Amino acid sequence: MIGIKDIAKEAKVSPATVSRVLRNPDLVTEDKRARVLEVVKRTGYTPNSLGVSLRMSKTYNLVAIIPDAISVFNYPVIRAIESLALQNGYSLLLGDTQEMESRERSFANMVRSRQADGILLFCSRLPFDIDPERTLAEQLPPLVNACEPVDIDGIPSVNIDNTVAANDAVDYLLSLGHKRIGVIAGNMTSPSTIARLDGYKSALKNAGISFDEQLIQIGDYALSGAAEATRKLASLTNRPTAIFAFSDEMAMSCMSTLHKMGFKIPQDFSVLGFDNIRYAEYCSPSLTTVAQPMTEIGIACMELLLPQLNGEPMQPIKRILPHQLIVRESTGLAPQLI
Amino acid sequence: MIGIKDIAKEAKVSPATVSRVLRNPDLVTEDKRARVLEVVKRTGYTPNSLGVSLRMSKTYNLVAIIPDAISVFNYPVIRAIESLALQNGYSLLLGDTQEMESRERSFANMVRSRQADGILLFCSRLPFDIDPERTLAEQLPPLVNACEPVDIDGIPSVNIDNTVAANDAVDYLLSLGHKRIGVIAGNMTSPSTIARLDGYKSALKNAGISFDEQLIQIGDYALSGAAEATRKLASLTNRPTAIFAFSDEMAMSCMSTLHKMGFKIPQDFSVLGFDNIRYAEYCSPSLTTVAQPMTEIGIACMELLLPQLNGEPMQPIKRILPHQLIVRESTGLAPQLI
DNA sequence: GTGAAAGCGCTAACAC
DNA sequence: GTGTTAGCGCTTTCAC
Repeated sequence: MIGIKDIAKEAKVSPATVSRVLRNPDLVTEDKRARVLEVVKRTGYTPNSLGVSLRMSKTYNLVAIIPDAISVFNYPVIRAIESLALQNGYSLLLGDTQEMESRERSFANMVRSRQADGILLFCSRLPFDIDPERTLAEQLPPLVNACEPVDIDGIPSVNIDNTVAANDAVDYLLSLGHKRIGVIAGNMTSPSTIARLDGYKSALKNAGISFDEQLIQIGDYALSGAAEATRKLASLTNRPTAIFAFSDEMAMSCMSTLHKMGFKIPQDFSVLGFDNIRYAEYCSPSLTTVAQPMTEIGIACMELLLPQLNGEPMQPIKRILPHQLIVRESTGLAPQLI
Repeated sequence: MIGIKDIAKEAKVSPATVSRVLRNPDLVTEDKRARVLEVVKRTGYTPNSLGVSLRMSKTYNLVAIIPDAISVFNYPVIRAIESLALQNGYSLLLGDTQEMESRERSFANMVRSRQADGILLFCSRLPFDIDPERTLAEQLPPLVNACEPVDIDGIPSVNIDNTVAANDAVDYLLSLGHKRIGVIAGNMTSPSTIARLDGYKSALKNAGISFDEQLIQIGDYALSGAAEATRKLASLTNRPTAIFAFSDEMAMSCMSTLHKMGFKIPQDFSVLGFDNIRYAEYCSPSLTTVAQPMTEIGIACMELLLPQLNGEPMQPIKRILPHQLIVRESTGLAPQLI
């Protein structure tokens, strides 16, 4: 493998000069710079980033820790993050944890083992042991939490207000005349699920409708789980006229299951999702859903992370971004009003 | 940041001994080993991987170069690769190229700049300039090409036979009595699209049906492109009775568009996809599709890559894995036979 | 069995 | 403006 010394020898300068040509060209005289550049180009030399990183004690790598790395939901967020990372000279590594805490920690450990400089956290667990005696800022590496709120305060984070968002969604269903509204929840350990459930309950309360435990089913953010949950809801003796699924994927699975059971959407059931993934527009009927501002979330993440990467201490900033209800064809008036 | 010297001092041994305890514990006497281990545990020391990599000139990182990193299609392949990588001590980095050649090359360059040891290539371009005078093996880093066949021979690769797969799919539609079969193709520069189109043509030819250019529409692997293509196909005066989309995503978009136009599936149109993504089972109607053996593809990739990582020269091995036609509800007898 | 020392490739402080 | 030198953190000969 060709190194800086080879270039130096070939261009008849010192390694230091080669380094300068590549990093601070202004410090070098025209002729030497040209000579070095010529050799670099001819040989295709690329600095060994291990040497650079070791010397600079900076890797210019970031790691995104994601429960389900390659999910449709995260894609636009990740894309925005990566684009900004690149602009600032960082590369983004994706760490798929498959929901395993051990994997969350092993990716988080990349910072400690100097393979990455900072972390974007999409899980609800903080993959570090924290010492309550000391401040978070001194214990944690550059870090930002997004989408799935972490259960510890003081971590910089970017989210929508899941409670208000769910409240809005349910309000909309209520406005269509629905009185019994089923829920296909995610998994009950997830803070966003809990927040959305709170929003659901508060909307019902405001409307003077009593809460019915039977109408809450766990779909676990899985296609199969949502199908099962749908069957249960649709089989209730006093069945709901609307179903609010806590993800678009689950909503799609719900619609498909209802179709198979012979129901029409939105005539028999209104279905409302969450996330506004790109399929939402292309399923049939197209899906009414709560949109999260993915790109903005990604941008905000980097806005909170970059200062930390530049050495500023972690700030307990919570950025709440606006959600939006996107009304499409999967929701309609309650059957009794048609 | 705590280093090997700190551990050494604390445990009253030399850095060399600490290193031995961590890598070749057998070379160290019981008592020193215990002492070192205790300190390591207490301090939470993790070796700086930059130092290790620099010294060993090996990073234990692999990079997967993917046109659309976070697509539903690639997920199971990536997951299998990552799992095997991990078992062999490697980490997998995902590089999303967003179809840009410059990004393909910049990720490929991670090997040259010693940020990664090998490449898994999911694009159809080889992101290296090759010198025809010399062998591929001496010019290329450890590398394997998958899913989207690269246009240069001699690269180890893993694929299904796209031509035969498309042929089988069309044969199945023909067996249902369809005589006019529309195609929503990917993008025409992609080798897999071309191969699938070949399969389509050969199946028609064998059935004695003449090829009609009008029935081929480009969907470009995009949801919107597929919707547009569907509208064109369904508006033809002599319209097809079946549509073969070259990806499940496009097939889903196609079905949704047909629904919106008032058509029934499979009564008016049969729709057949490609990939067998997890939604295929959950859309309505559930989607008939060509399954690629994702996990097996991932495994085969690592089987071809690991020997190269261990220093063996690149072999021009082409692994062709079996595809499978999965019949579900979106295909049925041609309308004239119902 | 263990420690001292060299060196992986690079950059930056320092001297000239 | 440029070269010399030290050192980032680690592993591995080479002596002992």
